[in-house]
Amino acid sequence: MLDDLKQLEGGWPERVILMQQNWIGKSEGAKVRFAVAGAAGAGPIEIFTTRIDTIYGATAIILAPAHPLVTKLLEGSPTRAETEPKLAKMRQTSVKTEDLATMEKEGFFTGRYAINPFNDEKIPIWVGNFVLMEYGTGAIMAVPAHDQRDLEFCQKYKLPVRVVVQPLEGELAPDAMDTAFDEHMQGKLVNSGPFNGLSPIEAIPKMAAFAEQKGFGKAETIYRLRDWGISRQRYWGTPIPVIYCPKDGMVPVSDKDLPVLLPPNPRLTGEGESPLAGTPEFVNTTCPKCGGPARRETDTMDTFVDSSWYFYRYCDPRNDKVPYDSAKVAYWFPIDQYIGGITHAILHLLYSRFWCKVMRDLGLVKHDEPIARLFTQGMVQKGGVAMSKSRGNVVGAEEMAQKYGADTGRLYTLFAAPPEKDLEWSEESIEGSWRFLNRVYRLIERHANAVLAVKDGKVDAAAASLKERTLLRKVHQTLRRVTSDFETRWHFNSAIALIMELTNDIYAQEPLEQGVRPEVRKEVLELLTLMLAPMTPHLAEELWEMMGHTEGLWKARWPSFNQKLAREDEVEIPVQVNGRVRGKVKVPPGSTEPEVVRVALLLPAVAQHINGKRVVRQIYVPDKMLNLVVA
RNA sequence: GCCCGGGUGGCGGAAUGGCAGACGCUGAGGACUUAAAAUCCUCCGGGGAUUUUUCCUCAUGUGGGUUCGACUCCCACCCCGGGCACCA
Repeated sequence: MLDDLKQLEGGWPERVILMQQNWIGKSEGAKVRFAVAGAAGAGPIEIFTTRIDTIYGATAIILAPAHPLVTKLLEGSPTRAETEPKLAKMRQTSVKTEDLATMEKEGFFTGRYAINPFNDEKIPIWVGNFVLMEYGTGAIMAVPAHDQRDLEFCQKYKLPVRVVVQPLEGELAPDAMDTAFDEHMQGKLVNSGPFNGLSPIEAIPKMAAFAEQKGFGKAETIYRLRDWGISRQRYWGTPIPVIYCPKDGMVPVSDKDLPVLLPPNPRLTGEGESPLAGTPEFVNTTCPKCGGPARRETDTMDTFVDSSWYFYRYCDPRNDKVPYDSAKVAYWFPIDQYIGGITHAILHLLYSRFWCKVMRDLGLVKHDEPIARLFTQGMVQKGGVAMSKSRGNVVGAEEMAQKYGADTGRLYTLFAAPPEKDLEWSEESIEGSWRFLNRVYRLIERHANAVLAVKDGKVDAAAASLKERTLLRKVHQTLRRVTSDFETRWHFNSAIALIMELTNDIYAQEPLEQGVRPEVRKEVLELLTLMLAPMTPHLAEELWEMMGHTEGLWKARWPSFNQKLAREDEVEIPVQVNGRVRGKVKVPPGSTEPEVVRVALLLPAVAQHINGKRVVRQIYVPDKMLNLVVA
């Protein structure tokens, strides 16, 4: 899963890839076994370290309170009487993950010693609250000179500090350290027997190999990622198709009896075991093997199981034989574009990737990754609280639909922020979207009859009046830019801004009855409606019908813009002198540099700023910009 | 501590090295109305000059750099948000 993240680069947001990388948490290091001195039956203790090169500097072994060896070590220990209560307290204190980082380091000496296999040194075995049973082996070697946490712990409990890596410049004083020296890229090993003089980078593989050769350790890679326990004590979930028989043990439900369905009338008490356990007609069954009485598994699967592969079914939703036809999935997959909240960055999207690997290994799918491109859209917030499935609607959708209609809500969410950004809901701003849609409605309502009367929709552009040309140009320019905002950039907010601008421009040309033929009005208003349709489908459908269409707009294709009509008669080019705008000239598009310069020099403001100085350079970006550099 | 984002008017935001502030919200003034709602029109970053017109100047977190030209690219710093976190 880690390696295949590379396949997602470019298609997935970088931060999601990084979050998954961190979550998987690959860590390369070594495991080393320390024998326990004198205690029969206890040990050895296996520790995990990424810095085996510092092992000569280990001055203690520290175990997690939950480590299984702790109890054994304490048995018959001289200090048992005082340490056992401490252990009990440590095990009892439930530590919140958030507090871990700031929590005071606590520990106690077990009274036992371990033998460092590298130098046969006897070092004390401690128990420390900062060592986690869930990570690595639940036991560490404390190297105070080269690990900040170990340094703090050892200084607190007066354990010795021994420097085993000296920096290339300066020398560390073990008794006066307040910051551990943990740079592994630089330094030379000291006090490390045969490994003296090596750099940590050289020493790490050598010392791991040495440990393996001597049989007390080896290089190993561990992961932070934990097992996924998929069972839940819930009703809503997929039943786990397993039967427990007193004679045959755990037996899978036979294929012909799949799927196992949830009982329709569960007793939901909110107490005790899974709701299914309280439903005898579900629980009691017969063993598929021996036919004798047996019980069903009553836990259900985590809903993440379903969300990890539901999308395959979309390729073949009516298949009643198998979940999907492989050929269909092979055709459609991987998913070209997946859209979801950033909240799914690790759980759902990691499980889905995992599930895909399992299916691939079972031969059920052919691809390595289920989702080629991922877009994480922002969340709607109100007062900093995100609107989501788990938190609920912070904005009343019903209420809003009642007041403004669903289309206004859609338009507003798209308009107020770019799609990848979180959006702070504003009751005031939504009014603007509502007003805009009303403006569009009134406009089309006003011209509906004229448009309806148009028989032949063909627009004769050559015969267009000035007013008509202005309108046609604007609408095709808008269409060109909206198309690009939709297709290549997903900038719905700026696309809407363009459509608003177009609407404003059409209003500015009112009354259209004067000088704008009905077929031109039809063209302009239909394109306006088509552009709005993806965002306000209900309204657009109604407007479409008002303009005489009997077939639904949803069947219409996205229009293509007319290059010729979109072209400007003249372009306004800012004229800069030394990079500052001093005037503007209007020229036909495609004018040559000398032509533009000639007109530009006629501008009084430009002439004034040149003021006798020599133009040493001129930069002309066709139809965009002219910059005259004077010295 | 490590790793990512992001800082533009009163607010949401626009500007893919080429006129900073499009579009919208808020606010102010006006038209229509007996009145209100709705609608329509005008203005709306700071400072300065100016009689209207208009012009100059500063301004995209701060300071440098690259460039004819920087919100945009590069370097350093500050602040905010997010992810992971005694991970050995």
